[in-house]
Amino acid sequence: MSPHRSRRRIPDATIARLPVYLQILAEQLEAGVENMSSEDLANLGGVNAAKVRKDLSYLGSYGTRGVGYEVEYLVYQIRRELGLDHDWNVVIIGAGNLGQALGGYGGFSENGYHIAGVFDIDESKVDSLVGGVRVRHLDDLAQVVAARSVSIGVIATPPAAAQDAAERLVRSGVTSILNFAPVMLVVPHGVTVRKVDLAVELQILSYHEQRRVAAATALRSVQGESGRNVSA
Amino acid sequence: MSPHRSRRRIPDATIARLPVYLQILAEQLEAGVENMSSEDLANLGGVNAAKVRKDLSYLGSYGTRGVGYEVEYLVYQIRRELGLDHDWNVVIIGAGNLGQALGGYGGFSENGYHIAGVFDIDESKVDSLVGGVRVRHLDDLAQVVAARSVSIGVIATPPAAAQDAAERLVRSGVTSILNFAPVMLVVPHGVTVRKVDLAVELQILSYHEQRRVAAATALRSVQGESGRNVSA
DNA sequence: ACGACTTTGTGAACGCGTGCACGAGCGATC
DNA sequence: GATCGCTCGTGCACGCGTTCACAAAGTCGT
Repeated sequence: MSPHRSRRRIPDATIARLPVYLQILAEQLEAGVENMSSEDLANLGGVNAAKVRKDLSYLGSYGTRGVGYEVEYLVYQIRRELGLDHDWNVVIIGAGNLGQALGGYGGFSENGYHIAGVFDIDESKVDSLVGGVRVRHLDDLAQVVAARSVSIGVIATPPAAAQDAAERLVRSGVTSILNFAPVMLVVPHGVTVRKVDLAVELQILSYHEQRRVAAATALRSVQGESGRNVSA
Repeated sequence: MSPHRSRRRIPDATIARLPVYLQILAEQLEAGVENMSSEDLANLGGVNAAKVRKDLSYLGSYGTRGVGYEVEYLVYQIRRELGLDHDWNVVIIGAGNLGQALGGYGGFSENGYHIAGVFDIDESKVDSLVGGVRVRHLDDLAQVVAARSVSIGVIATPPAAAQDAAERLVRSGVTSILNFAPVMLVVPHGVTVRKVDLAVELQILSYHEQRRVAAATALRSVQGESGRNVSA
């Protein structure tokens, strides 16, 4: 049997942190650091050391007690677990502002992601260049996905077009979607969707901001009220 | 006392869902829908109906039993809770690919967010136009933040410049930061940071993708192994 | 070779968020 | 105005993830 393949189911929360660890480890490796303890990693990653150890333990016992983790080997293991030991072809749907920014984003290829195509339904955008890639018509999607075995699609369309884009991706055989449009996509079981919504992020921030203001005015106002507990 | 101000501490998970509900409710309001049940909202939002009710109950009892929630009133309440009852000025640091896309992003102003300035440290980018806003030098940041009482900053710089950008924002008085750079920002207590990392999202997707492939090959291979439970 | 020190890996307790189940309340209907 | 049906609000149990605490296991110095 293969020596170490998904020994247990790794929690989603851990999966979400592995890329962060990887980023830090790769940086340190570049800087010539050979070993790191879980506490070093925790400090740089802004998390608890025990959490780091537990997270890494899901990959297997790759640390050395009394020493820490060998940076290079750990980088290798995390990359393997995340599927970064080979390249991925990615298609981008939507050649608007965001699509163009994504196309021109350099750090894309850094981890082995290649832009296999940028697509738009707007004829006027077809054939224009985005990040060195010629924009193709959305109708060509299936062909490109099949030809270059694309498995990840990025939706950077206006909200109204997102569901259609998702359906085209799924029909073409794409099983992982990164959705930047502020809509809930409906996809068949077995397709993974992650949503990144700028509006949501801003609104979460302004909630906290508004809360700070409210707390400040509460303090400034008459102190007649009973002691409300204002957490920092 | 003020009738309904932060009755309890609202869980972060709930806060993260409120913008989604708001989005859906605003859409339905536009479409002329006057009342919605928690189940309607749950279906459109892709969540559990009980969760919707519990989330909304943190805002107060704004539903009517037997009927549901009045869309317009609920929109008003959520917007108030999220601090969207007044406008927010936002600064963007970094006029590269992403900064430009954000500057040109229309849906920004939709919820009352105004771009008070785009800043860059690169002289060659200063004075260029991004989304109708003239790019200013980063040294002018403090002045703009003070003059227009900016409280939210967006970091769209290269990783190496992000920490410096954060420190300048904090020194200028900004207390909420949306960070697109793939680095952990170190900020003083009391400053809220949210990180959006494209690389992390892609890696989470490729993890699941890789897992699917592994499961498929496992099935295809010799069945000598004991029945491993492959969750769909 | 041995003891002191360091750091991992993990069992166990805790806390938070999710989902169920049901009582409470409101509108509609007769 | 009483009954019926629908939907909210919420107490409660469950499960997942975080954190603590500690034994196991390795290194380093003498």
